[in-house]
Amino acid sequence: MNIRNALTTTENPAGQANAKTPSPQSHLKNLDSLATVVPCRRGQEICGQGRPAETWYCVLSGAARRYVIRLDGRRQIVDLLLPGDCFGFSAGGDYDFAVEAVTDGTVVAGYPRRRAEMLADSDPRVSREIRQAAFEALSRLQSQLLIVGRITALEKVGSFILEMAARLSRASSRRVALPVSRYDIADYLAVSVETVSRSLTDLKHRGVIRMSGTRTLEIMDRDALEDGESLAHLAPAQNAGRYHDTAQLR
Amino acid sequence: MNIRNALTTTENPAGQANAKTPSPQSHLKNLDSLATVVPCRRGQEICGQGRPAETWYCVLSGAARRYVIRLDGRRQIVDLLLPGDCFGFSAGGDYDFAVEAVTDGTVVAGYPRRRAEMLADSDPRVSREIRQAAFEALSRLQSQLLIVGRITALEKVGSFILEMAARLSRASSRRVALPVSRYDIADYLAVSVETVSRSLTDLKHRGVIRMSGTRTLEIMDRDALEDGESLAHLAPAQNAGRYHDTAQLR
DNA sequence: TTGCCGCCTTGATGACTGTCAAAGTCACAA
DNA sequence: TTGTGACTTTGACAGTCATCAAGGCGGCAA
Repeated sequence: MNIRNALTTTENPAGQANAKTPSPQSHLKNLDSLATVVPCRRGQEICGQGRPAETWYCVLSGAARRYVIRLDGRRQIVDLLLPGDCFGFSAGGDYDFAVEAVTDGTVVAGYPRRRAEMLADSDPRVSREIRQAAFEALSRLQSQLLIVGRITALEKVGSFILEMAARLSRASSRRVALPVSRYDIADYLAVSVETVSRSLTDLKHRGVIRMSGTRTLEIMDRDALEDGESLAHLAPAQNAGRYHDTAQLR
Repeated sequence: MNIRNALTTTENPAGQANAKTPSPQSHLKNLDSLATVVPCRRGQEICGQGRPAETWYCVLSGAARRYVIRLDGRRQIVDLLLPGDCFGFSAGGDYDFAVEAVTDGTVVAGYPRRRAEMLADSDPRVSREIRQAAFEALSRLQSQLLIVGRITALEKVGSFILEMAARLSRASSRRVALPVSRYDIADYLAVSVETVSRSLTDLKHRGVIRMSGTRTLEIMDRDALEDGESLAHLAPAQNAGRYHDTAQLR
């Protein structure tokens, strides 16, 4: 399969994720020559935790989840990968995470690290492209940290929806097709599935979102999702900023 | 001030962070020619959120915190920077975070991004060094996400201690000098200060750690901190892995 | 149609943690 | 010594969430 084709053919058998082809903004184009295109079935493992980090990847279509299994058996998803997102970067010699395809239509491009690095050495464009991809991964991770760091589950789910809305649709449409199950959302947000479900129900009852089926929703009140504070049942946080009296400066 | 001096002179007026000079493993050496060494006072801002991302930085000594202020006034620390750690990477044109020095002895090296990129274009060693620094930032962020994603505060605080122990001391000594206040820990873990304090007290009472002063502790029972499960008051999680029955695969 | 299997939702309950309040500790300066 | 300010700890209480337990829903195959 040609990599260009893989990109333009972006088409999602699961019928969920990216109907609109969120235009792989990253996709290491200057590395095309090294790319191996791999179509994946749902649940198929792409990277294994602990295995040597010999390949960098880029999602061409579909979706993938990067995750870690904790000692207690819990799974923590540490990145949701959509078309254009790169992964497989590791500071050490081995992957310290696993990655698997979420849906059947998922296609990724793999780039042998060694050869990619050599190419980067000789071609600044490649080098910059990889750097940019790493910076974007950094940015995604920071976003996730900010979401997971929120106080209530309602806020977490709310900001998750906004994040997905921003990443899935080029225009900020109100319609969002969640690419993942409640379980995945739960493990991404580090809360229980039940809580995710309840939060969604809650948002629905408040008229903040509207659902059509379990995976598609429409944002009715963006502001409510945005500040999160308006989602609080109670008072409007008169003590916000308390932490900083002493923490922020000095 | 010479950059080499800054590095070897690493000495901490606050007397906390890195008595043992955790050997800046990163530190963009091949970029020394561009470096501007900046000594900072505690609380001094190094990067401002929203300002153009024109400089990359590396901590030479002391410590810094990278953070974001939320709409509700809360602060979320999204990276703790110790000697050798680089920051200032941004996918967009502006910093989407702020960074400030934690202690008085903090010294950072600043590298003009534009010029650094040009140098990277012509020198693969520079390019690799920057890439490596970005990968390390990625790794730190993933670690933090895993810590923040834990269930109980006791586990969060426990793994925070382990993380600090690993990053502060070259050998895995049992002695840890926390470089930051309880407030900083709280904002790093996304819990309240009170909870951090209580967790620490709890760990102390259980004999897992021993404290000398408020900022220095000794790890007495590493295993207890490690699995975190043994910290649970109750049953040994017979239902661990529940999520994955359906979530992990298919 | 029936049954099965993922996945999603809802209830009940207790534990955990954020919040509010207040007091304790420490370093430093007057 | 006394005072101040930053930081830390402890207590009380209510709200949120993980957990345990059932059902519900929808697609697919027999």
